Amino acid sequence: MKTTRKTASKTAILDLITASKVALSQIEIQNLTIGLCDRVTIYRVLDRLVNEDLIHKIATPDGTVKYASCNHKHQKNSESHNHHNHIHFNCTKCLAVTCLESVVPIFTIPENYIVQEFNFTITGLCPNCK
Amino acid sequence: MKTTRKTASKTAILDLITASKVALSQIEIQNLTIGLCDRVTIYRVLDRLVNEDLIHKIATPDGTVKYASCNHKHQKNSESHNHHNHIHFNCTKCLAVTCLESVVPIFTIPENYIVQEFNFTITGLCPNCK
DNA sequence: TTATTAATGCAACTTAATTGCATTAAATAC
DNA sequence: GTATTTAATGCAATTAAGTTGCATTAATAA
Repeated sequence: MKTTRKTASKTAILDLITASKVALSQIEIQNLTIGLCDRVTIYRVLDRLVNEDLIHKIATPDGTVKYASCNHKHQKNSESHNHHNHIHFNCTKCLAVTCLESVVPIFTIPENYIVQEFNFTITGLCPNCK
Repeated sequence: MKTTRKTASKTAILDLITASKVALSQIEIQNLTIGLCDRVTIYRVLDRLVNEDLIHKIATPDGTVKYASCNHKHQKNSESHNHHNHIHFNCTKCLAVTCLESVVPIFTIPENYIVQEFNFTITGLCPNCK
């Protein structure tokens, strides 16, 4: 099993995503970390962070890929976890993607399907832009 | 106001998407319509079909863009409409994206947001692949 | 049947993401 | 602290996805 190492790029990118209130794309991260590392490294660090479940990947309805931390406390244990099953809001004006943490959608799917995770994105205008 | 014309490419692509049980990507459509028209025309026809609300665009969680018909009858009027507000299922094995027409998610969002549409994708294993 | 202009084909271009490989530097063992 | 292992990086090149400009074609209305 491959081990994973703590590097300057990884730490900086994770910190950036964690601190951000909105989901960030690779290019946005690149522009916010000029001089830190190569373009390709950002892609690779993002892949690693997703694999380690420290961040997650969100695709907006137009196909743009963004990354967010979405760190919520679970009820059962106090451990901070990254869980994917909540709604994201995609503002059509400012293009920001944010988590709607408190919104829990209710739905039932046919029993012959196996759910691994879900990705719900609502498109519209955020409070700042409406 | 621009008028829209009925062309061979448009008809064939719409028919293909309508007949398909799964959502199709541009490249899949290209491979299914060899000799029909140019690569670029497919992009342009898809844009037009989306604008005319005859098909809609779905982004899978990994950022792949697909197109589907999802034609359901509305209760109020018998007119066949393309409505976007239902759940899609994305199988991680066969990669097929299908509509879960009967599943209507229930959720409430904070009132200071304006909802334009939503895009819900559930990832997992479809009945064929589980 | 002609006139208008939407739609197309083709080439070129932009943008996003991936791959190979030599080099660098974390983590571990000594 | 030093040596060893190999994950991580930088750089160049490549692949893939989507867009744009423009001349030509053909769908629609006059």
